Amino acid sequence: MRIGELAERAGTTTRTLRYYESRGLLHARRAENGYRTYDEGDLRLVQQIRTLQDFGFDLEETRPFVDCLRAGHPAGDACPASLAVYRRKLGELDVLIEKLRVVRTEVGAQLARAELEASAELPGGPEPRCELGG
Amino acid sequence: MRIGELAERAGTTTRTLRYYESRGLLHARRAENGYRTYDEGDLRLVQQIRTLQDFGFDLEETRPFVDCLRAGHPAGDACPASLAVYRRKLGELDVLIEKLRVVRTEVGAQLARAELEASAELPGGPEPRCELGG
DNA sequence: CCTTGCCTTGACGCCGACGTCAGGGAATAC
DNA sequence: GTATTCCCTGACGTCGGCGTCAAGGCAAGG
Repeated sequence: MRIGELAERAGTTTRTLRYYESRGLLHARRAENGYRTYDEGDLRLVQQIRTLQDFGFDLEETRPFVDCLRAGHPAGDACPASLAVYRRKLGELDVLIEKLRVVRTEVGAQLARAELEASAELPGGPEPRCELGG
Repeated sequence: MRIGELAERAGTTTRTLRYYESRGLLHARRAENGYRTYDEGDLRLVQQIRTLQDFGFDLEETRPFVDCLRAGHPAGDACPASLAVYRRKLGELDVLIEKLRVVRTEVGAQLARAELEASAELPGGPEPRCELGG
């Protein structure tokens, strides 16, 4: 199949596939007229990349999975290097999620405090005056 | 104080302060020689921006807080517009955290499955052969 | 022959928050 | 005078993952 069909079947664009090729993730055979030619294996490869991208993996992190598929393994995560990426990603996710949870707590606390102070001033407290001349 | 001192006291760089000014978040008076001049209020303002940035707010989201401070309020979150940003951010954080939790679960499941399959093949199963000619 | 639709390469644009360099002025110490 | 250390403006570079446009080649239908 040609690049347009591969893009459509993989749910992406030709630009993206050429970009993958420029990054060395996808290798295309060429027809006599210079057109890129792909097979079903390439489709699975692109689908693997897309799945990982949806998980938040960046392109470099998908490389071990791609190499694994091209080595003939039926799944991209059948190789140790891929498992290592999984594990590293899990660690990063845990750190990130925990960090966001802390931020969420802090922002929530700030909101609660600010709402309290606002309600305490409205009922008749001293109104905040503009101190800086305009 | 001049820009270098403000940068140091705020824990940032002069480039960053000039960038804030270019975005309209920071307004500097000018000395006779053209140097930017700041006061303690500007320091609090920059500190407010930095705090929010640490929370993951982008610059535009800090604008209501900055405006609030410049309006004379003792805190950047003493204005309704700031509270609205807090609330919107909380919602975004909840969505993002949940999304990451789902991803974490899925990646964890993929890892577990891949590890299982790997251990099932090692003890003597059929070795995966390279199907694609190299 | 002409149009349409696919394909090719090359190259600039985008976003956010700055980093970094170029080229020069200003204030202070010696 | 000169060396140092601030300061100024302007402008290009960075990172990732493409989008988008330019200019043209190739194949099929009418």
